[in-house]
Amino acid sequence: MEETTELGLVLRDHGYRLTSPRWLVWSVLRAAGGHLTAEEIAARVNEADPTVNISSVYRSLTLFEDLDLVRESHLGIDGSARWEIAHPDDHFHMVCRKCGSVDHHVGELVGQIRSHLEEQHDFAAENIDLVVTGICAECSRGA
Amino acid sequence: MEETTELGLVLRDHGYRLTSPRWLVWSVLRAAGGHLTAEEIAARVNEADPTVNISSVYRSLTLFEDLDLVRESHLGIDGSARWEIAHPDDHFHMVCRKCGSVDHHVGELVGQIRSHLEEQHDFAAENIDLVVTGICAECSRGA
DNA sequence: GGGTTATTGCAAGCCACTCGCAAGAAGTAG
DNA sequence: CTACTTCTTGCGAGTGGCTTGCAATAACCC
Repeated sequence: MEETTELGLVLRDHGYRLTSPRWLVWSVLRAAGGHLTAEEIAARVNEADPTVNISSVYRSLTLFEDLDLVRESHLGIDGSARWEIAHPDDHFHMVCRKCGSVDHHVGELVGQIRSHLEEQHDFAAENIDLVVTGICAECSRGA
Repeated sequence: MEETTELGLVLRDHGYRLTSPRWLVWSVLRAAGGHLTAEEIAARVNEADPTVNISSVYRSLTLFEDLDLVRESHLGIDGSARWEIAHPDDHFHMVCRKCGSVDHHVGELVGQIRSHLEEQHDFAAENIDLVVTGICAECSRGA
């Protein structure tokens, strides 16, 4: 788990400290590999250390976002935000209305959108948040 | 403003009543032509009738959404939701990080995404929520 | 106009999230 | 290893957006 060390370095580089709540939040996100709510993160963090308060989870997430380590997205399922490790690759979310699953897909699509925006709309896109709601292949097969 | 009559018909058709709060919310949305927060809607509604409560605004919006008359979107600027008349056409939002403006653009792009998803991912997209954050042409010109 | 029932205003409540503060720990200097 | 500085934390209270229960009100149908 060398990424943990990397976390320490990034934090140190920016004058922040590597603390156990931060480390726990980070490893939970790494282990999950995608889109958790703050509440879910807090729950998993608390399995390892019940003394960690949810406000520290929120603070860690905000800090990580500032450092571009994680990304927040509103997946429209409910009001609450969801978090994931910031992939360098562009990707988008597919939310199934039936089973509620959230896939994130990496592919050329987001890149295509980006160039389209630049060329046709003169808009320098920094962040492309594509959330698609519908019925996933699994469910449409009549699961 | 014949759309107002249409509103009455749609409501009646589904067993709902055309009331003055509903009518006001609807006309505010029509006049604005895009992406208002509930608070903004309430403020404008209250210019016409100060007795209308914000909870009625919320109830109207939820009802309209059920009837596919309006659409809610989380534009990521802040936590709060924004509302607009439901256009039949596909469109997407461009949020400028600098000046905060929110444009909604109609075009082939969303349609292209839709077919891409269908063909390449076997995903029947019902709702495509594309929110692009970046710097708009205006601001990048150095306004 | 009268009756039925959807709808409203109000106020309280809820939920996700933030903040102030004093106690506690990370990293630093000695 | 100890002392010290300052960043962090846990806690509890607070905020903001939104929802809900309820009695009063007002649409619509006749």
